[in-house]
Amino acid sequence: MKETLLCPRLAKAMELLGKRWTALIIFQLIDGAKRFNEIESSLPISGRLLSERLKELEKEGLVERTVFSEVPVRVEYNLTDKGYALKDVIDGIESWSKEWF
Amino acid sequence: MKETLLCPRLAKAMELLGKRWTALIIFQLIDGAKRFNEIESSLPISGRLLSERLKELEKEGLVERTVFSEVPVRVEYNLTDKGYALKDVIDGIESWSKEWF
DNA sequence: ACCACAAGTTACTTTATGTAACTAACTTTA
DNA sequence: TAAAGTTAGTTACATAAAGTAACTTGTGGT
Repeated sequence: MKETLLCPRLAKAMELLGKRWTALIIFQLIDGAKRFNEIESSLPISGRLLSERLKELEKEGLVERTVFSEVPVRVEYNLTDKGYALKDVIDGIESWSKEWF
Repeated sequence: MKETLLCPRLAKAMELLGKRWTALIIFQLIDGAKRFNEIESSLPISGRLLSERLKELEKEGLVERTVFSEVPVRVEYNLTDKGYALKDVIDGIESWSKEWF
C-alpha cells in the first residue's frame, strides 16, 4: 500500500465508516439500544459479519455491549457518545439520499 | 441476501459511500477538478481501483469526466451538483474524526 | 432425556481488493 | 527513424473480505 499525505484521523474514520455495513449498523442504533437479532433482522447482513462489525465498533469505542444473564441470554448494543456523535453525518447521508436518488 | 425494510434510497447511498475509497475520492474533488494521476497520488489507492471507482461515480452521476486532447492526454474529474451535495457529510466525518480520534 | 431459544462461531464459496506489469497514442530526443 | 517518455488507463494474478448455511453453547422448560 502506498503512503499518503492524508490526515491519519480522517483516514482512520474513513476506514471504519467505509466498511460495508458499519454506517448502517450505527444508523440502526441511533434511536436506542438493540439486540443482536434485532439488528440482524433490520439489515440484510449475516450473523457472521454483524458479529465481526460489532466487535470492531466496540473495540473502536463507538458501541457498547451489555449482556443480561437471562434465559435465553439477552445482549444489547448501544452507541457510546463517540458513536452517537455520528448522528449528524448519518442524517446527512439520509437526506442526501432522499434528495438525489 | 436477505430482504429488508430499509429505505432503498438510503441503502443505495450506503452501498456507494460504504465502498472503500469512494468517500475519499469525493473528498479529494471537493476543492475542484483533479486529474487521474493527482487523485492517485493523493490517496493510497491503485490505478485499477481508482479507475473502477471513478467509473461507478460517473455512472451514478456524482462525478464528471472531461478529456482534453492534449499530448499526452489530460483527463479531469470533477464533482457534479449531486456529488458536491455531499460536502457537508464529508466535512462532518472530517470534524468527527478530529474530535474523536 | 429432549426440545427451544439467543447469540454467536465454523467451514466453505464467491466477490472485492491489492500488486505489478503491460498497452495506446502521441511527442520529444538521439 | 528508432528509442524513450508521458498520461491514463487495463490485464493477469494473488490475497483478503464478504456471503451462505449449518453447527455450537448455555440454560430452562416439558
